Amino acid sequence: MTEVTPEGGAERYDVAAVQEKWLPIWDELAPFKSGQPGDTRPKKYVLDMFPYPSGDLHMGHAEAYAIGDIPARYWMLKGYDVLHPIGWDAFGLPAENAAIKRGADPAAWTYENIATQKASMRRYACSFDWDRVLNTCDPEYYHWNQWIFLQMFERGLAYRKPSNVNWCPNCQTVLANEQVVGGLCERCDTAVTKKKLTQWYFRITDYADRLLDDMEQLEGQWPDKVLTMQRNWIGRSTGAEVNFVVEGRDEPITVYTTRPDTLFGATFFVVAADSDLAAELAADASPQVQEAFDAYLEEVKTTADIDRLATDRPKTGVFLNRFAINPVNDERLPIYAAEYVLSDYGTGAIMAVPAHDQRDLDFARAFDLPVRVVVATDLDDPATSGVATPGDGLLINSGSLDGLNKADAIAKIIAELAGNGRGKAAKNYRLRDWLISRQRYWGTPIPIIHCPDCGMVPVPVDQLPVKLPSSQGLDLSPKGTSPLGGATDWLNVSCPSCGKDAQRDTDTMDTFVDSSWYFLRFLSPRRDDVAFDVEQAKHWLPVDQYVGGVTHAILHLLYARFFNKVLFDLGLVPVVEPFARLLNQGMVQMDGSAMSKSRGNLVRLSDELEKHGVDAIRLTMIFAGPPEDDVDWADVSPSGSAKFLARAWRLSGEVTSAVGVDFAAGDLTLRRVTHRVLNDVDVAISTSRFNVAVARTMELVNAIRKAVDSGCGAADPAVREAVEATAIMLSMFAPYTAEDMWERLGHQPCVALTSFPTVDPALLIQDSVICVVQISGKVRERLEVSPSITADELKELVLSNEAVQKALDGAQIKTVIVREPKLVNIVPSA
RNA sequence: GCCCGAGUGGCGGAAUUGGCAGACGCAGCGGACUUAAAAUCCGCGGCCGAAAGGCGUUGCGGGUUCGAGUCCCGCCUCGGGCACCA
Repeated sequence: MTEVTPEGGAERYDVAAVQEKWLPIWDELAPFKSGQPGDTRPKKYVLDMFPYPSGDLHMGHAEAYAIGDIPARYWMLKGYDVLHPIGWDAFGLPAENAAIKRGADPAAWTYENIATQKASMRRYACSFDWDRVLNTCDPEYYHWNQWIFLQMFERGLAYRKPSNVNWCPNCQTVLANEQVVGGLCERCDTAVTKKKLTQWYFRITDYADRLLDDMEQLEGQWPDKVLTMQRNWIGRSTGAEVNFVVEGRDEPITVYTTRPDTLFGATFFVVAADSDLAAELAADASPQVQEAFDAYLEEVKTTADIDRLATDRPKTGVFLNRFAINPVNDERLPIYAAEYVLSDYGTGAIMAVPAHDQRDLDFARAFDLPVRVVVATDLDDPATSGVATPGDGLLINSGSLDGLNKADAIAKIIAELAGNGRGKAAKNYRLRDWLISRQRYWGTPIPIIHCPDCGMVPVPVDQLPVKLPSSQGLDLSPKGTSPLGGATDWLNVSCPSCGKDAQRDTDTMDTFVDSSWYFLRFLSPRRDDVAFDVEQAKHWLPVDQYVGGVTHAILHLLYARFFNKVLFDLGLVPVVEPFARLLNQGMVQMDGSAMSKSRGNLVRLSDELEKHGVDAIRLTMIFAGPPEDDVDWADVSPSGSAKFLARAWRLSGEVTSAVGVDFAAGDLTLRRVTHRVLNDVDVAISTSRFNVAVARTMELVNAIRKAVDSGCGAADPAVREAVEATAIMLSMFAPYTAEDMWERLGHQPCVALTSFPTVDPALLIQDSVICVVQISGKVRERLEVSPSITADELKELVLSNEAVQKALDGAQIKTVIVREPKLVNIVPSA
């Protein structure tokens, strides 16, 4: 594997041979088993977001897993028992689509891809504990999806309701709010429409406050961006609910408002056009109103969501010829139905205050409704300017509120409304309950049986898992109802409660259910009696470092946090937040844009690995920049990485001192570099500045080359110390090279199981430092001084320096700033 | 429209609390070795200058400071998130 050139020059580093050599040895040694009995080391749990088996691994995987491997290997070197698992997020539409397109069995297609990815993943040499692998499409896994579902069902956290849901006409299935991106289906970019359907939901809104408030714990540990996105998504607002009596209706209508202080400024009332309330109000009015309303509703319904997104859309609506009574002044407010009020936010009805809300003002101007200012500002009158004044000011035209500012008025009016039973303080959320049922085949069956007599009956837990029927003979093509409905033998069962003929629920769960708790299953993946071992959870949680793409900033991370809280309430997990630290790696691009076949800028990972080797690709990904930044493959140099690795590797063959030689006797200059680099790498890794860690390691390699060629020589113990340190540090980025170096240095495998060398603080202290002398902030001179020099000594030394005197040119000195030992700034008087 | 984040050489990027801007690498240029090339090793790399030396410089304009890539104010550009949420 090592060849010596004919002239006896530099050895050639045979990348392919080194990879082929170590792979079977590592398989044999299985160095990364975690949680072995009797292991007393402290724990760390490093988690990479698991892949979806869509084909072979791609460049994005290469970056993500190279990054995730660093903290795992770092903590191993630092003496921790590290849990670093991997598995496959294996349910989902692509398997089904492949089945429809090519007639493949979704299960066979999925397991084939998993086998391919698994083989690639092994070659990629991440420090995974291969004993813990799981696939979410295994019945042994989704069994526990069903179990958790039933726990939630029992507690009212899983429920079915009819609602206007997001519908993707292409995927022919419903979508959660989180899966609609800008009015388009997250998966296929088809414009999403609405459909009235009865669907399964998880009551995530029950946890809205905790999901929001517990983020305080994550401050500084998660990217701010992700925290902000989650906060916006939950969208908590505070205000009041106010009851309006409606003429000709027994029950008052409640509205939600964040501005109860502007109640005296309400001049009309609006209900969501697509709400039941609007339909009822129209029906109880005249036939003419009913007709106008029906026509309007039809128009609204045919407008796709994507068109409703335009903010400058003109306001439309229809007058219902009904009136609501303002509880604070008994004024009659005309009621309109309009699409700009949403049926699923608040109560689907609003009081309209056109002077202080732009949307209400736009509507008032379109329908020629009065505008009454109740908050005095120094801005133009909204009635004439067309610009609402939403800001603070003193209340006017508002009875008992006159003269108060916004905050005081809100407090006072809420107290008054609460006193006479006409309203109360209230909170509202943008977050909606999580729609989890899907009308597709390749997912977890919902463990519910529908009985004509007993209604919804949970499948008894001892009969779990409800296994998916074979896809053989099923029509998997999207048709708006679940393919499982066609599996007659599977579908028809007897009711667990009364024994009569009944049918299974035919929907399957959103695959985000699978990934919401996989980090728990990794703790005891082979247990067949529980979802996960509670004692193991106590030991391993929380996840110390979670690594994954920012694409999951809302969806997966919100859902997983929700699941964790539910399981916390069940007493099964010990922590409120599952992921203590989060790192979002960037994406891999080519020529400034995301790689894709259609763009023709796809770089195949397998080609790159073939050309440059695993280590060079990993190193390139890491060295390209900070882990959270995107990597443009056009800007980086895998061959440069390969060159560096070969340079480091060659050094391991040049060391002539023996294993165990006393480093203390080594060359001081090189030893100082070694220890400074070890120290810097340590700090850089623990602050996730992996690219800097690589740069420092390169500096060490350069220093060793110099020491061997023109310094202390290859036999000096300091050279062995430095090359060993290089191998150990490289094991985090380039495991094959590091392992081979380690062996050439005379050690047994595995370098990953050694420990990070201890930094000698004495070697971090220089025996002289360069002091910069500035005059008015400009560098004029550099002096070599002792690091322990005092301020007075330094000042005197500098001022008596000939070059400094010359530069000063006799100028009067105003002040001298001394920052010993590195800087002196002389300020001459002007 | 609202809310974040970022602008540093030809390129990717580095720079504790404000203290030598450009670490490390890529591409480029020059040299050594070689019959030659590859590989390897060494050096250069903002501008003027042969050199000594001088000048300039972190998107733009101001400010604070002995001193600003870093802090404050106002712009410009790019990227991301949200988008009728009452």
